[in-house]
Amino acid sequence: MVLKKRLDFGFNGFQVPTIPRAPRSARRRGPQKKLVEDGQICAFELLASIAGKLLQESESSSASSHASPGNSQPAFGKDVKQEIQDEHKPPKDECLDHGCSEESVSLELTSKSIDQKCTPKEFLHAESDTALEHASIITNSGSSDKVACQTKSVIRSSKPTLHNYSGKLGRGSPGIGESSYGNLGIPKDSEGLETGGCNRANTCSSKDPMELHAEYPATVNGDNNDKLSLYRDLIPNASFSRHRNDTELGIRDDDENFSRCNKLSTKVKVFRPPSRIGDRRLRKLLTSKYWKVAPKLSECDNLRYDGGVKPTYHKRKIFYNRERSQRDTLCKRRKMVERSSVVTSDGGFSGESVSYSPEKGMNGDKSVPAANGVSSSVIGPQASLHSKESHVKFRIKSFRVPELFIEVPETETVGSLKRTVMEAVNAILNGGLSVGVLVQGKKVRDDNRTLLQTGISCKDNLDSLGFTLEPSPVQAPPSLCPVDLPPLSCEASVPLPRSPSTPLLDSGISDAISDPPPLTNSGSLAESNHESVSSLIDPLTNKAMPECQAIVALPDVNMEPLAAVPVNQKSKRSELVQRRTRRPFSVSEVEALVQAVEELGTGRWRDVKLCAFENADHRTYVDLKDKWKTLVHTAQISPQQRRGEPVPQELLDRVLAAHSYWCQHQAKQHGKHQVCVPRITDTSSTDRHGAERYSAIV
DNA sequence: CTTAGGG
DNA sequence: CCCTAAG
Repeated sequence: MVLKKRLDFGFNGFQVPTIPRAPRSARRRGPQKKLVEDGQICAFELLASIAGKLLQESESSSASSHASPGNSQPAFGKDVKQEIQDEHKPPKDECLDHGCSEESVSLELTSKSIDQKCTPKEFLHAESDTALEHASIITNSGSSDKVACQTKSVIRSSKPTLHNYSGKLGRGSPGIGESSYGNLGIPKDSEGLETGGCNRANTCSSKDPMELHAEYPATVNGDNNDKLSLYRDLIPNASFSRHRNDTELGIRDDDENFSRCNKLSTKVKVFRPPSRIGDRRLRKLLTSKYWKVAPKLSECDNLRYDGGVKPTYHKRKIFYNRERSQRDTLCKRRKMVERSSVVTSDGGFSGESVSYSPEKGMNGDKSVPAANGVSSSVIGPQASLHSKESHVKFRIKSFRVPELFIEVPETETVGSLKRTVMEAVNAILNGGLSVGVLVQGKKVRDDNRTLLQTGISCKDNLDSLGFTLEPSPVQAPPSLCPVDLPPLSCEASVPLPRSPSTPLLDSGISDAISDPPPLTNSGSLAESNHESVSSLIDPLTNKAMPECQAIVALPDVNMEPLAAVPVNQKSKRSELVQRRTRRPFSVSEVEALVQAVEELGTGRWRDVKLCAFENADHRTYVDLKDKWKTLVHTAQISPQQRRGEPVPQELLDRVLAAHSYWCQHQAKQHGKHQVCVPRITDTSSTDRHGAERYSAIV
């Protein structure tokens, strides 16, 4: 129920990633979402204070139904504040760089209460007994009843967290942590818990997991619901998950590898039933709660395991869906991206998939099937500790390498191409990447803000949570052009051979990557700089969360008010979904398109797609339609005005012929069989082949 | 989901 | 290419 409102804290000022984003002018895609930006608000204090208030309010409001305010709210507020400060102290940068952040990131926000149904007592009981289980169970509904309990638990967990944090950082001001606890009135036992659970032990343990993750980016969660995963500690699990993950990764990693995708298509399909719409939706609403990575994953997993499920899609619709889905999978970005996630940033890379473990609404049943419990691996005993607190668990399966535009002479050798690509990749990786966090598609900049404040809570936002890798501002690899922009440049020198271009590029990249450096697309990017990134996520869950920021689980909502402050929702929503990579039509494609249109006419793009581009997953019928549109336009302008790879005049003539013909005929009406002979009327000059064809056809 | 158009 | 309004 909780609606997210905008969490805009800061201002617009977030810096756009170095990579120049596509022109498209900031699409207004974003309108729907409000940006979350952070500004750097110096006045934490202010925030804190406000936060406190907000929290309270939100809580009450968030309670969807009613407000059961009061309670310990105040405490929360304080807590938050303190936390903020804590976080603050340590420069975020450091954290990221060193990887501290990673740990911290993986907060387990177990949310608030197990569920409303549960009585506090039960809850506690459960906690002790089934701590493990609890982890999985997260409920948003902040039931007022439980508040007390929750709070308590929260506190405990938090404490450890704090300790860790401070410990690591060394800066944490002890005082703060304590005070917070004090406020909360944490029981002593908490200490025991904390110690045991989170701190050191956790840290250590966490590392392992991290490593694992690094290797197997995909990680974990597969189980989702079942939650075997609860026992995260169990190694077996880990391995298990990895397995899956790997597979997944393969699939989803590249947008570019269509071929691969195709092969996998069956699986893929399964994965994303939603089809295009889904796609779009995703993009649009990364945020929307609908978008749950976890579920998808789970789905996938299930399917796979089941093995049996082979989707046979006969209907064309499905067909498309499949296509879409593939695309989605691939892109993500984009995304996902998507993302997912979602998620994409201008800057560029989107964390491929993020899984969140938090389950909302589950009432204690972990068994719940599809639910969301993606992050199986996540929880563990520790969870028990934290149970009440809200920890946000998420796992980043992999990061995609940012899109690169590479321009090289055709005469370039493959080897040099590889090198170039490699350099580009290395430059990016080594140049310093920073991790960006996207919430609802909006980049969240304020590093000091707590997750909660940012709106990342177990409750809702996880759906829309995304991570991105952004190039650090400094470097700009020479050869590469980041993302879209410069395609224009290509004009001058013939860039990539058209047909092969794409493939070439792809292959090149992969090679390059695999080649020299350890880097691998498969999410393993982690190494070098990224490790931190990758580690970020998953591991934490596993062990103790090193830095759990104990935040009271408040509904995201709470934060919103804060957000309200400065920014206009209009700001550039920049990130969100990444635009698809530009893939200029090759002459052969144009030819195929022309051919198809000549036969089918305009207005039947889906059929055109099917007939001529069935295997080109990256060409949607909309793309074809658009291409036709541009072809017509191109044909009508002087050659000098044309840009890009020149299209043979002959084809253009056919385009005009077909265009005029079908326009007159309004061909679309019925399907295929239109017999009329085509006399291409106008386009006098154009006739030539066109006419012939028409007659021939049908 | 498809089309058709505008951006 | 993206986004949307309309079927």
